[in-house]
Amino acid sequence: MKDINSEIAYKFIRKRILDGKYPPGYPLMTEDLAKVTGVSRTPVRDALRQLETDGLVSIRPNRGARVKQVDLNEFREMCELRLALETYAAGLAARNRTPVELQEMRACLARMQECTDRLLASKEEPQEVLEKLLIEDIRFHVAIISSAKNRLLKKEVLRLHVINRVVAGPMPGRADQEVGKGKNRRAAIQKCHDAIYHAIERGDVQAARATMEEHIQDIIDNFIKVMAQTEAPLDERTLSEEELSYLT
Amino acid sequence: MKDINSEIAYKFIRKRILDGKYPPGYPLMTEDLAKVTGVSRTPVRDALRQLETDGLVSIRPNRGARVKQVDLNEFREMCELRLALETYAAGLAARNRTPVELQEMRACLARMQECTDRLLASKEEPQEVLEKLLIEDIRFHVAIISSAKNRLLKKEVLRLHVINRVVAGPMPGRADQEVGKGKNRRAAIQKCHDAIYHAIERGDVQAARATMEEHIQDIIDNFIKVMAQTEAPLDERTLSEEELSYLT
DNA sequence: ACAAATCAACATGTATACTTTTTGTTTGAT
DNA sequence: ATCAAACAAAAAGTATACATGTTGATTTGT
Repeated sequence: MKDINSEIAYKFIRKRILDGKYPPGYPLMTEDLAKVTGVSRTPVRDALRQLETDGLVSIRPNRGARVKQVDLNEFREMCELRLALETYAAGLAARNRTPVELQEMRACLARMQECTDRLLASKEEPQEVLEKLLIEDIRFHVAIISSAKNRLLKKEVLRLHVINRVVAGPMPGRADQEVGKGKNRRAAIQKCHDAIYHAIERGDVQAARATMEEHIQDIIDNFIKVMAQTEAPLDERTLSEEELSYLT
Repeated sequence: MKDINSEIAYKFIRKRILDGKYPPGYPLMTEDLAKVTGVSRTPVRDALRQLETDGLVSIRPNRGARVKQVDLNEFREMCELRLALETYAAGLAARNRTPVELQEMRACLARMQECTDRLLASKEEPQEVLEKLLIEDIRFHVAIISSAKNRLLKKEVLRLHVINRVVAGPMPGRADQEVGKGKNRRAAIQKCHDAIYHAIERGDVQAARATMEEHIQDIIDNFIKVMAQTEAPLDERTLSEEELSYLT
C-alpha cells in the first residue's frame, strides 16, 4: 500500500487472513507479527491500520488488534450495502458498457453454462467444477461493476466481497455454499444471469437494476440461511456518535 | 479514534481541514504537525492514515500527505455512490422507520417550511436563514438514513457528506449553493422533501426510492453546475490493480 | 548557454528504547 | 474461604534517533 516494509507486513497478514490461517477473532500482536514478517513494529502497526480500513481487522485502543469477527447483524448490514451498490452499478453498466465488456460478460456466461451442463450431466458434483463455476460467477459480477465506470463503487464492492469471503471461510468448501446446491437452484441462477446480461446489453437501466437486485437478494438469502445454521453469532458492539461529530 | 495522542492529532487536523484552514492540496508534514499538536510524529502519522481512510487526506509513499483534492471525475463517482446509498436507504427507511423517527422528519420539514416562507416573504436572503435551512436539510436526510437501521450505510453516507463539505468549502457561502438559489427551486425542493416523507410514512419502498433518487440527482446536478463554473478541475490519478489482487 | 549529473537539505520511513495501560495472579484482610 | 487490593508481566502507545528516499539547486561537460 504505502511503503516497502509496511507493504510487506500488509500483504503477509492479509494473505494469512484470507487463507484462514488467521481465523476471525485471532489476536494480531504487533511484536509477534514483527518477528514473523521480519520488519519492526512500526510498519506492522501501519499494516494493521490499513487492514482495519479494509474491514478485515478490528483494532481497539490499548487492547490490540484481532481478525475481524462479523456478527449476524453486521453481516446483514454488509449485505444491504452490497445490494445498494451492485444494483446501482448494474444500472450504470446498462448505460456505460462497451461492446468488449459485453463480450466479456457473454464469455463468462458461456463458461458458466458449460460448468452447469457438466454438473447436470454427472451425478456427483466434482469440487473442481464447482470452484470453476464460482470463479466465473465472480468474473461476471466484476465485469458488470467494471462496466459501470466508477472506480470508487467498484473498490467498495470488491472490499465487501473480500470481507464476505473471510466470513465464509477459505475457498475449498465455499463453492457449494455460494453457487447453490440443488440443480433447480443452479438453473435459476443461470437464468438470472442471462436476464441481467440482456438488460445491460439493451441498455435498460430499470430492468438491469431489478434483475440484479433480485439476484443478489437471492444469493444473500441463501448465504444467510447456510451461515445461520453453521455459525454461532458473535458480537462486538461499538456505539456510534458519528452523527454528533458530524455537525460540530 | 484509537489512542489518546493520535486522537488529539486526528481531531486537530480534521478540524482544520473542515474549517478550510488546511485547504485541498495543503501539504501535511508530519514534523510540523507534531510541533503544532504537541505530540510526536508517530501519532501524527496514525492520524493522517485515519484521515486518509476518511477520504480527507491523500498519502503518497515517500512523498508525504496532502489534504485531498477531488477532481471532477472523482466527484462524479462520489455523487453516484451517494445516489446508490441514499436511494437504497430511503427504501429501507420506508420499511423500518418508527413513529418517533417520522415525527423527527416532520419537525425538520416544518422548520424548513418556516425558513422557506421567510425567504419568500423578504426580498433579501439573509445568510442566517439560509444556513438554518441547510442545517435542517441535513437533519432531514440524516433522520432518513438513521431510520434505515443500517450503521454501515449511515457511516458511509456521512463520510461522503463530509468530503463533499470540504470540496464545497467552509460553511459560510455554502448555503446558497446547496439550498438552491431561485425561489422556484426552493419550492421544488420542499415539494421533493414532502414526497419523500409521505412515501416513507406509508411504507412505500419503491416510491421512497424513486423520489429520493430524483431529489439527490437534482441536488447533484445543481452542485456540479455550480462547481464546474467555480473551480478548475485538478487531477490525481492512481491506477487500480485491485481487481488483480482480488483473485490472488 | 543549456542539459545532465551530482550533491546537499529535508521529509518520510524504520527501528528501538521508553512509558502507559491492561490483565491476570498473588497476597492479605475480613 | 472469599473478595479485594496490590503487584507483576506483557502488550500497546509514544518519542526519538537513524536510514532511506525525494527535491531542488549547484556544478560540470558539451
